[in-house]
Amino acid sequence: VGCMELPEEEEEEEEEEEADWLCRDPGDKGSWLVGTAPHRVIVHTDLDCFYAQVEMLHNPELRGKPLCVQQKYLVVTCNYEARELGVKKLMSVKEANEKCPQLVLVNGEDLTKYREMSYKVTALLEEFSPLVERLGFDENFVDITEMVGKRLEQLQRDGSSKVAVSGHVYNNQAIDLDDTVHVRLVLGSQIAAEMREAMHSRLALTGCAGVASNKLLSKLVSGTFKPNQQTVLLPESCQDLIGSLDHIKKVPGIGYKTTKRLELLGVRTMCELQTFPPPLLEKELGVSVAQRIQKLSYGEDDSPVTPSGPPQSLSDEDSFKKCSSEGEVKKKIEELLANLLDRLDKDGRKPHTVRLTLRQFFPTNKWFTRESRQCPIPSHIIQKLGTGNCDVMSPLVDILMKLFHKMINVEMPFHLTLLNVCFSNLKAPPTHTKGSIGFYLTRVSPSSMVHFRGDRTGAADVK
DNA sequence: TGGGGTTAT
DNA sequence: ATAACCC
Repeated sequence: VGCMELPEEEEEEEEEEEADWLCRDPGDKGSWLVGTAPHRVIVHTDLDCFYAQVEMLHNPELRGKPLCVQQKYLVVTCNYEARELGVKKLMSVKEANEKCPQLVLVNGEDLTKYREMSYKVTALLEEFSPLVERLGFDENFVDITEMVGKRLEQLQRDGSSKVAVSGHVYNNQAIDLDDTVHVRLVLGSQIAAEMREAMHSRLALTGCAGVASNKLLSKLVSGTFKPNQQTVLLPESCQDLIGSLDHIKKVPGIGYKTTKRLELLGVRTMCELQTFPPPLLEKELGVSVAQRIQKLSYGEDDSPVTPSGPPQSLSDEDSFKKCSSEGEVKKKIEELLANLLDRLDKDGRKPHTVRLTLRQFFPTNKWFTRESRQCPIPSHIIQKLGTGNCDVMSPLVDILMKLFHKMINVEMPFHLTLLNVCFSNLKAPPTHTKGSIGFYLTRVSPSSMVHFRGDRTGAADVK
């Protein structure tokens, strides 16, 4: 930790220095950005059956009853009472109802409540560290390396050697308090407990947490004790955790396609992936994927916790059995759009790109294949996006119908099963008051850039 | 099988 | 614009 020493007198002015540690002059050789990387401490948090929890908060009558959240004909999640009766995630509603007729079903097709609660969770975690990365609506990674470093220093100043782990230790491994890596992770477990306590007391949510030295391991370990518990992984048990995975598809980052290709190579287990000849793997999957997943198979993951910030895109979609006329399409698009314009108002930013995505039904089975067309939004429409949503509805519908016609020849029969409208390339609205500081800051200030990726989409059409 | 999201090519 | 990945 020699690279992490802080200025001696940072105690007094708590205000500004939060983000400072990441924003030091890159020429400062004492900054850990350019020094030896410290042993990272990463927390992964994972809410218990998130949609079901939100529904129970919304309607406390549901507590204690077996509850499923339904989207179309699917149970997308269910509480533990339902799981005890044999209901599983992603089971069909029909099968779930056969298993237990007393099941309570709530419709979860409108994600508004879940999305709002999800961002409250992320915001709460951001109070601990600005480095919070969202994964879906119910998971977050938090890099707490710096906070752990501060607590470790405090501990050393106190001359105290008494620290107790919070929650489970993976494998029940013994803790060595003379090992500073162990002490860091133990401090991490305490912080994870504080996070879970804050989520419970302030948001009334329960969930799991995993603490480890990288994202992969923190995520894998967070699931080892399941509802509402937490686990820390010490380095010596890393291979046991990795070895406990019975199939490569359990590794986050190895998805459906890669799994299939690896199976054709005869690779199914972690051990087989670890020992597979790298040149052959690279030939099959490309250098980038091959090297990344082979490192994952050893439990190595140097990917940073990238702060998510506000979303990069806002989309709304609906699936259905059949949509086969232009009139129906227009009606669906209008619905999706009205919803999105509402969300855009609350977001405050302006989209510069729209996209229409659709899924066609092909009788020849045909698995999920979607196609999309996108285009820039004309600037005169962008400007009107603020409040008078009626003014922008019809021009946007016109644009979306044009995109639709680029994919579908309406002279021919067609059969759609999904429509999605997506706004992306979101930019902060212009701050045109020439005297205000906003005028000078329409582009993010350099120091914020260091860890806030606000400008990544700008390059393409900034000119 | 849903209704979202992200990044890489 | 698509394809892969995540939930």
